[in-house]
Amino acid sequence: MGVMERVATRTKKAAAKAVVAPVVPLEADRLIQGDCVAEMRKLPDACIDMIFADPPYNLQLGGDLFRPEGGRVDAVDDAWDKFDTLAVYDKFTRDWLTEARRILKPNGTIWVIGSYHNIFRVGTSLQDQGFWILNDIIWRKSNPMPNFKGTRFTNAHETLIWASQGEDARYTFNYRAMKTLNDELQMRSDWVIPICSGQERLKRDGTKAHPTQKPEALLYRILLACTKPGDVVLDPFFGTGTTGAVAKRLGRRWIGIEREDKYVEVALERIEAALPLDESALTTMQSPRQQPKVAFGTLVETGMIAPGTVLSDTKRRWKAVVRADGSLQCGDESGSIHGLGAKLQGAPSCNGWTFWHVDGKDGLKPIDTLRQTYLLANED
Amino acid sequence: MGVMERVATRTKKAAAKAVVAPVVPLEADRLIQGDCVAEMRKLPDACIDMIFADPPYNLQLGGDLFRPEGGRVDAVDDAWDKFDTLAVYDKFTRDWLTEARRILKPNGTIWVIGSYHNIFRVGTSLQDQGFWILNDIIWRKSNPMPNFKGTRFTNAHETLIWASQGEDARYTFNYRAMKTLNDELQMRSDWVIPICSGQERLKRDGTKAHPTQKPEALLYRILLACTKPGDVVLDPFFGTGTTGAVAKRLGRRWIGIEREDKYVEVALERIEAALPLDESALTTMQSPRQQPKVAFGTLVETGMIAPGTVLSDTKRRWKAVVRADGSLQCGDESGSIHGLGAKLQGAPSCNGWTFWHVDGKDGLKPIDTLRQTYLLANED
DNA sequence: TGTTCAATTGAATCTTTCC
DNA sequence: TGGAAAGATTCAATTGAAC
Repeated sequence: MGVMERVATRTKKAAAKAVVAPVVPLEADRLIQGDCVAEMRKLPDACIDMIFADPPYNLQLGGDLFRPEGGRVDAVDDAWDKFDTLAVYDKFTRDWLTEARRILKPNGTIWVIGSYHNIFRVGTSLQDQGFWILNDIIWRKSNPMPNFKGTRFTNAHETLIWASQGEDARYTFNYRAMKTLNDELQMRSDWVIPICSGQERLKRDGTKAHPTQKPEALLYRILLACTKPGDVVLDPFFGTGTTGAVAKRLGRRWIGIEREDKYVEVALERIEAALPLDESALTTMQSPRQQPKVAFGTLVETGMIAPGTVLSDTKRRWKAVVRADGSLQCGDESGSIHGLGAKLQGAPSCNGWTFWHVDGKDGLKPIDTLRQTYLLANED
Repeated sequence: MGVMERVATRTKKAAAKAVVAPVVPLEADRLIQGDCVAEMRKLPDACIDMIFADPPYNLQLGGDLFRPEGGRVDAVDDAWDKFDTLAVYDKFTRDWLTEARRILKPNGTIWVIGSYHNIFRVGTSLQDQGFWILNDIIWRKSNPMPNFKGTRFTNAHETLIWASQGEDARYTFNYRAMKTLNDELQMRSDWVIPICSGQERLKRDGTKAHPTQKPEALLYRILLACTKPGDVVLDPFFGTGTTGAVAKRLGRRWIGIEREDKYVEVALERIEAALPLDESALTTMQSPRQQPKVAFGTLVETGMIAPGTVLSDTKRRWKAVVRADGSLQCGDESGSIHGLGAKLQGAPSCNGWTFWHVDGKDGLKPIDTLRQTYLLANED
């Protein structure tokens, strides 16, 4: 069964449910104590906007979390045990991803972080289940732990996978906010962020409260990039609640699932202390795509551009006359600002707003500036 | 059958052979034309010191992609990169890795490069076959292709996996050489290397000879780190022979397998022209040390400046509020620290780092001091 | 000969809306 | 549901022409 088919089925099911019973608003901003798969099973279909998951990965570290029941492992069984451990880990991954996929909205996205011990298993499982990978992101640690024995390269990064429910999903990506955050350059797939230390690192009785606490800066960027204010973010491996703390700060709602008493206690205390940003600080730069649309014809109608005005490109290679209906004419050719621009250049497409200019005292300026003026004057 | 057991079995077999017949030196420094699996099958067990593999990525591209200015992206659309399903790709991966594992010496290592399209499949298959991952390495491209449509993060890296035959293998790692190459700091798992372009990029009839030629700097570092002079390096997806050319330069022996006539021809010509390395060339191969660069948004993410903070210029003529994405707002105007500064002053440009100030007990101080503080705290 | 500017290009899973 | 139209979108490096 294809991916989109599954999404469609789920949507239909959710719609049918809505007819039978009134939609109950999802209870958010809460920590659920329990096993992540069992607790996700209790959540309704398609109720989550984004999932951030930091699953355990003690594969090559000799951990016992996924070791099958049985007697002591000796040297002879070592390789067999390893293979079996992989299979057990894969099943664990499939199980929680299956539930994650069910409760995630059709246009929601999932983030998973891991290291080379587990990230290849996770990525494969994501693809096998029909998730569509959008990016793999490298968290490059500015201050990693050195390799003390000099036996390998310093393990200085972790990998995150960002995926949608399928190829055609319309996911949230706040492109402009990311570009602004990165000094007006596109945000790249490699992020330099310090590890969590100093004041930010939570302590209990003088020692670190959690072995793998993630820096808030990491979650900050993820939530700012891929959610809108008010969205519901789920973290099935909540730990000390970095996801919840940042979500609260950024005006997103959150649900955390965590099994261990000691982490639950630390997380609740921490999130209680987190301060939400006020609304004006939460405003981010918007892509034109997200702004209200203005037709070129509206500018003509409202008199901002008079019919008969001559437009040209930056190099004044072409001139066109504005007609009463907002179309342009250049010799025998005519069309919309976009269509004529494309036709004249022989290009497959053209953004007329930036291509065409009006002559003013300060030289040529793109007609897009007139649109911006119009938008400012007509804000509601 | 367990992994380590298999390795042991092979070693015993090889030893038995040596008694029956004198060891025939492996014929190296040669290009074998043909299918990689079929040709690897003809090689004896445990004869290769290192394998570098750049398999097809299975990019699964859709239609054409156009640049903002109208040009068409010259994408990888070769038949060799197309696989019907993930299952087909997985089988392909298993098949060539099986042969790779057989011909690799017990203490040899394998390197595989890929992108998020295929690297998770490759990593999973490596682990399933008993390979032991030593590092995943990130090739951070200093000059990647941008994301033209603003739909995702710029795909600015590729991933390499470095693995041994098993947990207890005694692999080659030239720790000291790597540390020297990296200005007396341990070599990290993220490598900044430019993409292959300019003089180094091989051309045929004015266009690129191969769509995915790898930079020699990448292979240089790999071969220097993980092989000894005289070692035999096999590249089963030889392409234009970057591996062969660098191996020759570094005094390593090489075997390349390539199917396509056109690549074979280019590779042979290229390697013929490659010169063994003289001492002076060694220093020029280093990638330039990365400039420490901090975006204003980083200071916001890491909490050095809270969203909502008010900034002003030295004369307090303008005040602006910091927003969540690192943009500034002043009345109706907003933009980056540089852009808004320029806009308010009516200047063509503005250095926001020195223009904007935060109010402290000691009066105003430029936000650039915060950047300096950040850099000091996060030095490598 | 040096400097500036325009054009080109690189493993890319690259739009949205309306009819 | 598919096709047409509207609208939005790029960074670093290299090369070669123009000055």
